Amino acid sequence: MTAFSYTHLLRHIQACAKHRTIFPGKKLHAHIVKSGAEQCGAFPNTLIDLYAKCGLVRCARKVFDKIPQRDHVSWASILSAYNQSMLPNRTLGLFPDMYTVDHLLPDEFVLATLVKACASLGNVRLGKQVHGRFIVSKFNEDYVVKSSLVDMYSKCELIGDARVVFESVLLKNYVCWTAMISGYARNGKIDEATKLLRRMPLKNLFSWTALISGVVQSGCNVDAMRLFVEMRREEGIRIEDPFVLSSAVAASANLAALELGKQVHCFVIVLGYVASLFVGNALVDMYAKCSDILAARSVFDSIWIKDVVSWTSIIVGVAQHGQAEEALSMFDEMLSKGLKPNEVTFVGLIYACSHAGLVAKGRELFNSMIEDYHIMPSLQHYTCFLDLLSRSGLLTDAYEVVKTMPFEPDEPTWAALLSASKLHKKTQLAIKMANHLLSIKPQDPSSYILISNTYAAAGMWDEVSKVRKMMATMAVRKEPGYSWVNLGKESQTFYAGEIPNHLKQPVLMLIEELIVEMKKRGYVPDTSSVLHDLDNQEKEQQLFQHSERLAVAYGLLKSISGTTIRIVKNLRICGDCHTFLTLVGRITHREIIVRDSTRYHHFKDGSCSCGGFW
DNA sequence: CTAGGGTTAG
Repeated sequence: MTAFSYTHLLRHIQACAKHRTIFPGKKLHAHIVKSGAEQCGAFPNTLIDLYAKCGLVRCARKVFDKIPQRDHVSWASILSAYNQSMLPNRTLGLFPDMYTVDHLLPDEFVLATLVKACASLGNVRLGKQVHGRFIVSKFNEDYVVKSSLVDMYSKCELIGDARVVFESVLLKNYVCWTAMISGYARNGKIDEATKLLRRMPLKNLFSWTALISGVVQSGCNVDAMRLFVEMRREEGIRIEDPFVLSSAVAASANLAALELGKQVHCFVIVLGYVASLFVGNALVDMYAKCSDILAARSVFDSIWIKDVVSWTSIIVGVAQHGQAEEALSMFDEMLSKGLKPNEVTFVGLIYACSHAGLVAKGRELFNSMIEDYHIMPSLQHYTCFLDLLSRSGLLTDAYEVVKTMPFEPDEPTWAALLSASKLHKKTQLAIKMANHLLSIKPQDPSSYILISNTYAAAGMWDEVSKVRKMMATMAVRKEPGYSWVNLGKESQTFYAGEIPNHLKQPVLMLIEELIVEMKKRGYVPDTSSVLHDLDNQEKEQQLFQHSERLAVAYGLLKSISGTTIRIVKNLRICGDCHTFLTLVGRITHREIIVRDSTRYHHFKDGSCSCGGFW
């Protein structure tokens, strides 16, 4: 083999790896084997890289195993191949052979690869060991390893350690800055992240994307949108890839802000990224969360090659809109396309069954998840499953599951069981659940209302006043409940018990009128049992404390007859408000859509799509 | 051959 053809072939393989195309690469490999040059020069290591980049890690390993004299590059290539194939366990498992079999110590390339593996596993213990080896090695000022350490520590929520490493880098490049900014943002330290970005000498799209996506992941969606706007105005920042757009769409989704989401969608079209899978998936979710399920369907249909996330997004969207049967048939369709559901898919499916009262189907899915797909159910899966059983009145079964499941039940678990016990008038069981809920110190004030109502229904007034005293002495509520109403482009926010002055008169008058109409139809507010020793005026005052009531009244005043009122709420909607909104829907013949912190409620023709209570 | 940014539940 001539020198020319060696270099030529090598370049060719490198090009294939760069473009992740295996077809010519494999032919080149066969050619090299045939000419007996398999172990010549950089061929084996380059081939490992090619197979790794094409997702054929087993082929990479075969090449690796055949090398008679493996060097540092061979090791770095195979270890990074496992990282690229999302098998960080294999990376760490194979590494000891580097010394025990080949008598080689890790170089800076191998160290960086190991740190990355620890980061994706969230294994700080091992990560610190690698850090120790790095410090005593002769590469201990390597900035690439340091960047990976910054990322590792921040992924393990040791943001202080990340900062120490970050500060120790003498010449920080933008990768290092980005790792640190992303770490702060994902750990909820938005101010620190923003401060760091402003201090960064050469901001680019990567650093902005890291900041914005981290802020979205911390749940601060308004801040994220502000930063997105600021980035667009920032000089020299051009959106050259769709990464930041999927975060912007996700932020609009989390805000359930349809108009905002549509604007971002337009922006996506203008920039030419409609074909991006990540953006498409985010758009499906955004339209579903904004309760425009038809738009969600149409974006979903337009995705050329759909993945699990696309299917899960539309299935969860459809399910949350009360169309359980449709969600289940889409699941079958997904399976027929050869796609494997993940843990999120099952959460959506079991919720769908729960709302539609499909107990047998829900059980079947829960078991199939474990047996056919080897997905270990999380606490959330158990909560969905318990919700399914208890809503259908199988409370004893549900309680059995709670006792046998491998998790400590949390607040939502007991709250779900308590609501169901109340619904099915199992007072004794309800009291038991209320005690459990009290014993884990609920953070959510609505739990106290639920507990208090349970005792009230059983006539246990001593217990009621005890709970009320606990409520009164409880530390300041972190955040008051609030709702906002969307009427086309207009939106108005209402904090519980706080009405903007110019709206006070008309809104309160309308609520009073509605309550009079409801009482004629036998409406007894749930809250009045909590407040049994208050006078009537105080009870009435309590009725105006609910932000969704204020929002719906405002919506009724503003909207033309027959139009849909969309309300978004930051807390779970309580049983009494549920009854209230059902009746408002019936009296006014409007469709009211409420999204609370967990699900949708479509109030139409006197019933709710969510399947009943809450 | 090594390091940083994206979507779905809660």
